[in-house]
Amino acid sequence: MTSSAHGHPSAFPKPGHNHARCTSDALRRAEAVCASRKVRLTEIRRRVLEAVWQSHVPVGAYDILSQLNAGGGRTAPMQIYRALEFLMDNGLVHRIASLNAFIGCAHMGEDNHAAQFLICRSCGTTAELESAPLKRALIQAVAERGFTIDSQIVEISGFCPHCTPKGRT
Amino acid sequence: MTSSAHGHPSAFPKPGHNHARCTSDALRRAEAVCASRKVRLTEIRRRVLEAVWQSHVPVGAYDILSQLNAGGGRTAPMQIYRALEFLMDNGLVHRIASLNAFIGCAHMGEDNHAAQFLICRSCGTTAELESAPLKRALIQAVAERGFTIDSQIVEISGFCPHCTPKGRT
DNA sequence: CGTATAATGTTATGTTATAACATTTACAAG
DNA sequence: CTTGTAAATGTTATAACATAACATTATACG
Ligand SMILES: [Zn+2]
Ligand SMILES: [Zn+2]
Ligand SMILES: [Zn+2]
Ligand SMILES: [Zn+2]
Repeated sequence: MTSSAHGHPSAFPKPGHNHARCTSDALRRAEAVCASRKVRLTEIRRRVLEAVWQSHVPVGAYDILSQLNAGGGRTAPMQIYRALEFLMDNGLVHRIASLNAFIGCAHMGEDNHAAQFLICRSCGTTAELESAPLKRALIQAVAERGFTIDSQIVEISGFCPHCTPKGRT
Repeated sequence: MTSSAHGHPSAFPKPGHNHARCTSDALRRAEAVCASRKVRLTEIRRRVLEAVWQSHVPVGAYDILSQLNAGGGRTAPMQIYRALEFLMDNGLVHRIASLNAFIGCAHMGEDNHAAQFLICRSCGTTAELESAPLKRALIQAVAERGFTIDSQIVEISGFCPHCTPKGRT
């Protein structure tokens, strides 16, 4: 039902949207997911999730580290990576392989979905793309080659609707 | 016309194939590409390309480095990365983002193509997937969201035909 | 030749990620 | 409420991947 930026489901996050709401929605849903899965959203995991949700731009593990340590903390990289692993295992965060960075999942709680991403080269904003036809085409193409699919990475780089120069396709 | 493992174009590289031929084909085509593009396939670039083509398993930059330095060489990481950059710029090698590794392009000389990859979790063998329907579905899905595509990464992990347990889909 | 450009060599450092082990915390069985 | 135990966290060190900056050498072309 919810979407990354309160518009209709396929909307790309808009520059001026009420992002505080994205964050609070995300945290609320994360609590629910963890409760239903009987896993614990501990302090550090929650703080890492908050850091990830500070924007729709994927964030590096060491950026998260800096944030957590901004007030004189002593958190170590390992702890960040462990929290991220937990968040990914529970479908709360995705890793963007092409950026070595992480982003909050826009569809928490929904079935462990294989996500595709649109990454804006200009503003960095990254959105999940849920395209059934694309998924079908992918499964079809792979099956034709006798390959058994296990997981997939689809990361598309370009210009988001808000950064596309006028007149461009 | 050629394919990664001498079968018909969509065949996945077979375990026992004559891989020496893959390598020599690749080097010959690379020479041709470089000649036609008026760029130089220098000694180190050629050696890196050979290293990449030692198998159909993506190879890390530091693995290449070890190979080149096996006989007491003193090549530095920077030189490997520069050679790889050249090879990628000229469409001779692809980077596999999910593995931080590199693999020889199966379609050298053909138009700078956006490739998709099938990566076997068992044997590591990685093949390029050229699926027009997939490409179309991708372009379509992206366009619908008002996104201007620039480049794309598609990396599918699973089991190749030769590693798929019997009875598995 | 002389000179500009491309390529390579060299040193140092930045960035991302994990290994290994110690300590603390949560939680339930007794 | 202890006490065992599994989960989570803390800590130190290091592995793995990648680039910056600058010096030197090779190539091409007038
Ligand atoms: Zn938002
Ligand atoms: Zn943008
Ligand atoms: Zn081969
Ligand atoms: Zn295989």
